[in-house]
Amino acid sequence: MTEPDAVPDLPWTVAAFAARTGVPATTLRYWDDEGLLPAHRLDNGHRRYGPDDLPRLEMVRMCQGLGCTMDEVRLVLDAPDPAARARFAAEKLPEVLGRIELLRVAADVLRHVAVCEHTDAASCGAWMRSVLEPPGEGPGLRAG
Amino acid sequence: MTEPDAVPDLPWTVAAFAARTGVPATTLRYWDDEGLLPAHRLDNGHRRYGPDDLPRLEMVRMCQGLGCTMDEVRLVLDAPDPAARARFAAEKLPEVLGRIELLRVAADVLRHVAVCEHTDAASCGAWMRSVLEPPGEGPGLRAG
DNA sequence: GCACACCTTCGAGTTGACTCGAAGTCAAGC
DNA sequence: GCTTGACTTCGAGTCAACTCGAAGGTGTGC
Repeated sequence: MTEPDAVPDLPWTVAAFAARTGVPATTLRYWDDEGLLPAHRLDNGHRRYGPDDLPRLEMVRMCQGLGCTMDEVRLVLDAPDPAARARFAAEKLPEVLGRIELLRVAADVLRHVAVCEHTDAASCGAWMRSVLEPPGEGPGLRAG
Repeated sequence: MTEPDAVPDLPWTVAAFAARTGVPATTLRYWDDEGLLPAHRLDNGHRRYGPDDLPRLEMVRMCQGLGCTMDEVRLVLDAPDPAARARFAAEKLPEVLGRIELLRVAADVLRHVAVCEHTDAASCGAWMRSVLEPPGEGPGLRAG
């Protein structure tokens, strides 16, 4: 591919950008349609991407990693007023910190499961305990 | 609700268990059908749950929090041979540790976004940098 | 000037995880 | 015996986020 019709700051077609980023071209088109990662357009309507689009793509990926919906990603990246975005971020932060805590418990469980000899999970007190009573918190279950 | 027809170790109907755990009754039925959280059955076919089902439910929730598919949850909880489960856990662990790292970066970004005055994300170097170059790792983007 | 690769849009299909509705069963209370 | 309400199954519907296919436009090489 000789990158036909190269525009100075927009060197990549959708296929080239897909190859470069690992995001399928179909998905890039979808993200463009949904406003998640708007493409630049040539006169003929073809999409073009440039280096400036890379950080935004990485932000989209990160937000998805946070479990954000596409609406939330748009809110973070394009909130018309910064206050709304800041509010969203402030609300999301404790959730993310909670997720980190959950993942730490999960990592402990996985470390044990990787060496556990029990045939069924329920019979192994070691990993049940870590699930039910994460350190530094109350019991994992709402008591009835 | 007087918990009709109470069985010694299986005090809860699907509705009672739903109320107790916060998982909708429809979802409990679905999890039963899919083998994620098998219910005990009375002679009349009605589902019943007991205290022993709580840890497993909590495990299911945790696995879902890890982003596991239902197949993976089943694998963790019911792998016929412990070796397969241990292998899965060993493979999953680095992924979970990576997710923790990602979330830590995300938390930093959120902390900044919560106080950032920039109208659009791309113009704010502070949070772009943290996304693109998480500390202690290479650049967030695959270089072309 | 035509093949061919790549692009476009649009609508429909897929996947995973639910969620709902209909039709029927079961048991307690009057 | 009949109502009432909670239960059953089964099939279909929903939702987000893609993913695919068809029909047609564009542009470069021979």
